[in-house]
Amino acid sequence: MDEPLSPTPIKDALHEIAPIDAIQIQGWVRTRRDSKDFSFIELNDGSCLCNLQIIAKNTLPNYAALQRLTTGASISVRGALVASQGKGQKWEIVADKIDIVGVADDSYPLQKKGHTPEFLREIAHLRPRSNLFGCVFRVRSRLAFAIHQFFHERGFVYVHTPIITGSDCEGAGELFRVTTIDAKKVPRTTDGEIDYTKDFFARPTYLTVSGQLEAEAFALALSKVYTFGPTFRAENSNTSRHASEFWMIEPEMAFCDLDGNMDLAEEMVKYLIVDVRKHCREEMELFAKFVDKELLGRLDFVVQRRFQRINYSDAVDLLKKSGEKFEFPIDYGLNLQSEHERWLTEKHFKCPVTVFNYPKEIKPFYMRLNDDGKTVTAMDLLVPGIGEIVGGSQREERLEVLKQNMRWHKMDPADYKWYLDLRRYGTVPHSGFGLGFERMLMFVTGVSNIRDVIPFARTPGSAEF
RNA sequence: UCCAGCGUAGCUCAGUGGUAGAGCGGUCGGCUGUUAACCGAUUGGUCGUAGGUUCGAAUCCUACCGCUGGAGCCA
Repeated sequence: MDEPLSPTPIKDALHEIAPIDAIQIQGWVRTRRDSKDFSFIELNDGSCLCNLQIIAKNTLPNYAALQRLTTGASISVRGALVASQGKGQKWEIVADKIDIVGVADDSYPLQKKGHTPEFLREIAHLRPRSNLFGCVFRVRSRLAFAIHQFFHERGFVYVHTPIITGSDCEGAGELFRVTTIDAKKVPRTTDGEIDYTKDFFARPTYLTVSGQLEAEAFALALSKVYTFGPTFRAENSNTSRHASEFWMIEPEMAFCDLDGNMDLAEEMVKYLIVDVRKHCREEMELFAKFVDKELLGRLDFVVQRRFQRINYSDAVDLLKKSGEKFEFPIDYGLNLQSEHERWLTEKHFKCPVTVFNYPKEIKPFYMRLNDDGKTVTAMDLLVPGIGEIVGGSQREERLEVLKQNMRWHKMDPADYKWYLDLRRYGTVPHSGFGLGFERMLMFVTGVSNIRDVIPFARTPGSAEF
C-alpha cells in the first residue's frame, strides 16, 4: 500500500511541469477552510514563500480529526499533484492519506492575519513560520552563501579567526569577558587585584570584537583572505542598527592600497545585491510589497551607479556649504554625525558614498598615516537608510610609524609583539574592511530593525531564547 | 547611556476623572472549489508593575520595567 516515497519540498512541487500520481509533502498548516465535501488545507514547509493547497476529502478515514486541524499543526500528506480547479494556484494535492504529526491547540500565537514585527520578535522561536521571517531567513542564508561565492571567485582564502581573544584592544568597542572564575570565590593577588593567572587561560580573555588583526597575519601569507563569523560588542547601544552579537565579514588583502580596498567594497555590495535579486525573487517581492515600497528601485539604482567617493575634508566643506541646519556642528577634526552621513548619502549624492582619508585623531592605531601627517587611509561606506555599512582602511605597514601610532593611542607596543612581527618580517602594504552582515541584510531586505534579521537577537538587557 | 513617545482581550487599537469597548482571532452552528472566504451566535480583561492624589483612576502624579523612534558608540 504505502510504498516508500521520499518527501518533496513544496518549492519543488510548485515548480512541477506535469501532474504526479504519487507524491509526499510534509509541513505546517497555515490555514484551513471547509467546503461541502472536503477541506482545503494550505501547507507550508519553509522551502519557499508560497503554500501548497491540499484537498482533504471527507472520505478520508480521519476526516473528523482533519477538520479540527488548526494553524500551526504539522502533517504529512500523500496524494496526487494535480492542476488546481480553483484560481490562485497552479497545482494542488488531492490527498489519499494525511497523517497528523503534531497538533497545535488554540493557544498557538500566530494567526493567519498579519502580525507586527514587534509582536513576532517576542515569539522568536515561532516567527520563522511567518511569511516575513521565513523570507528574511531564506535571504540571510542566500546572502551568506553569496559572500563565500564572491570571495572564492576572486581567489580569497576563508580564515577562521579566534572567537576568544587575549587582546583587549582590537580597536573597537567594549568587550565581553570570558572567564571560568567563580564570581563568589574570586582569586586575588597579594595587592587585591583579580589574579587572572588562576583563570582558565591564565590571563584575561574576551570575546572577539574583530578578526582583523589575525586576518592581517594570514593576508601576509596567503595574500587574499576573508573572515566571516560572529563578533561581540558589550556596548550599551540601544538602536535599530546595533546588536551585542552580530556577524561580520572582514576581507584583508596584501599588496593592496586604499583604492583597491574601496573598489572591492563597492564590487562586493553590488555583487551581493545582484545575487539576491536573482536568487530570492519571491522574497524580494514580498519585501517590496510589505516592508519597503521603494526597495527594488533603490537596489537597482545602487547596482547601476558608481559609488561616490569623497575625502573627509571635502565632505566637511560640502556639509558646511550645504545651507542645511544640522543639530551637531561640522568642523574638520570632528566625527561626521549620523545626520551628516544621511545628508551626504540620502540628500546630496542620493547613492552610496565612500568617505576616505579621515583625521588620524578620530581613527584607530592600525590605519596607515598619509604623507600629510594629519590623515589616515580610512574609508567608510555609507548607504542610504542604514548609514555606515563598511568601515576599513589601508593598514600601517611601516614598523616605526606603527609603533608611534600605538604610543600616540596610549598603547604599549610590547603587548603587540606578534602584530609588529608582521611589519618586521617581509611587510607589505595591505588593506581590508569590515562589512556588517546584518546591516547588509537590512539594506537588501528593507527590514529596518537589526533584531528582525537575526534568528535570536542579543541586545543589552535581552538574551532570551 | 541620553531625549521623546507608547504600554487596555490572543493580535491591532478606541476609550483622557464617573458601570471596560470595537475589529480580527478562538469556539459553536450555517453556507460554500475555497483561498486574509462568507453569514449568525458566542468567548474573551489584575487596563505593564508598585506606590500616591481623589468620594471615585485605564484616565492625574512619582518610581521602576518593557517596547518604539531619535542621539551617542560603531558594523
